[in-house]
Amino acid sequence: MSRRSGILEFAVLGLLRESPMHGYELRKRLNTSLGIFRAFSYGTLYPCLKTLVANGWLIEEPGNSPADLPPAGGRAVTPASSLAGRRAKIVYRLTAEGKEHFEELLSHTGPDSWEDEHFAARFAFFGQTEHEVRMRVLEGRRSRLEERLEKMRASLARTRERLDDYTLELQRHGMESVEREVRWLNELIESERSGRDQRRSSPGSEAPQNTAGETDGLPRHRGDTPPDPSDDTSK
Amino acid sequence: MSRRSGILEFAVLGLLRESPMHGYELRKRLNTSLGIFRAFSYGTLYPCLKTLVANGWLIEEPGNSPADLPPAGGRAVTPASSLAGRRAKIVYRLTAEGKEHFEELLSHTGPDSWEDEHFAARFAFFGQTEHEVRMRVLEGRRSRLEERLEKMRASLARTRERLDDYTLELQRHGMESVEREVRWLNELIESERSGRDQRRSSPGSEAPQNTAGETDGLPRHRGDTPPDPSDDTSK
DNA sequence: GTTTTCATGTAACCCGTTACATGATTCA
DNA sequence: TGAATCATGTAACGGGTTACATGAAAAC
Repeated sequence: MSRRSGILEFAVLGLLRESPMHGYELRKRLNTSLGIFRAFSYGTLYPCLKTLVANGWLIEEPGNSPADLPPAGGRAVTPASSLAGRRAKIVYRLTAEGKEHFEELLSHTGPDSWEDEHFAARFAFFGQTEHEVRMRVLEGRRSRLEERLEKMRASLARTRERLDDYTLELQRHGMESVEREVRWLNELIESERSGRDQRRSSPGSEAPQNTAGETDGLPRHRGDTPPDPSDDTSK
Repeated sequence: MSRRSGILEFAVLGLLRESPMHGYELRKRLNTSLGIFRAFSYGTLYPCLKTLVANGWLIEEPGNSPADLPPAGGRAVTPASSLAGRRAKIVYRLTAEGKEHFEELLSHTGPDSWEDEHFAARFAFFGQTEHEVRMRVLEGRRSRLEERLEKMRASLARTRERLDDYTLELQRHGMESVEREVRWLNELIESERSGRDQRRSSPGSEAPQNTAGETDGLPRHRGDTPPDPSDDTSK
């Protein structure tokens, strides 16, 4: 019922669709796995999870060790699950209704879907999205950006000369960034057009994860980073 | 006293430093003139102006017609200005204290200054900023981005193969964007290094506006948009 | 056995938007 | 004289963060 922000809700449902997780891990995935996603804080995530549960889209299950998603064949560890009264880690799992709701969100598009963060979120789950919807989103995004470019060009033309060199440079760089994204979208749209018919025409198929690996129509930039010896220099 | 968000406060002071304005116009400038600035709503702007006044950084003056910053020679229309008790447009002007406060903000740098929006705001006022500070900000921003790149690379290396093609593509594009900004910063820093000594070594000089026109060390990309026949295809 | 890291939660606050209310000025 | 735009405001809400409180598991 309560219409929690969309973006977080959407991402959570999407991630949980792939596999059940507890909040802590969910948050990490939110920050890294997905492309652009800003770091949501626990103060946002946990309450959100609660309302999703309240809506019947998730259920909380007792989970024990972090990496306890049975590695195939391995029966869910549920160690006697005798931890009756004890508070343990909570693993969130998508319910049938949750899944259904997510499908709905996936297929629905509106002006919101073209906005920066919203778009990134949508794109991140394109793997589960139907071809038609992908097209709508990509094209919507593109025209959104083109509008923006118009405004920038106009404002630039209007104010040129009266402006500081730095301000000008900032605007120039901003415009170029947008132009670059438009080109990116063009490529995507193009390859979406040719490589059509991929995955998910009808929203009933299972097996969400291993859709990767297939050759689909994506632009194919060099998908491998050059050697790059430097690794976990990060904390 | 109240530490209103920084960014809006900063931008307002900066814009008003160039010339007095009323709120309505201020907002437009915020949206367009500055590079990246998101559109603040009146609901944000006016209250903010109020507190800036309360802090003694601005004063409200009665202003009459919008374009009434007497264009030299042209008498301000001030139609009889008999509007004694009547509520008229309010023009905000920077006080001496306000100016001082802004200088202070300009010269202060902290981890905040490297964040996306904050950085854009700082950059937009580089024209009034001392060389040293500009360097700090540019370099701070750069290392901020490099950190981010590290994390992205790490996460990419960690999760590759387990990921959807689309998710991967999103990450790739995200990383490229960041890399691109780093290159931009490199250019800026470079030209900042060579073309040093420009404007504002001592914070007392007046004449804020017509600093433009001078040739400073900026990279000089083609400042004019290429022909580009396709124009207002939007709308 | 103590420190780290994992893990869950909550209350107070902050920044900003939306939607609304109001009025003055411009222009057809 | 009526519509559009300029111009100023405010109350209600929304979505998110920070800082805090708590505790279990792992690492040393």
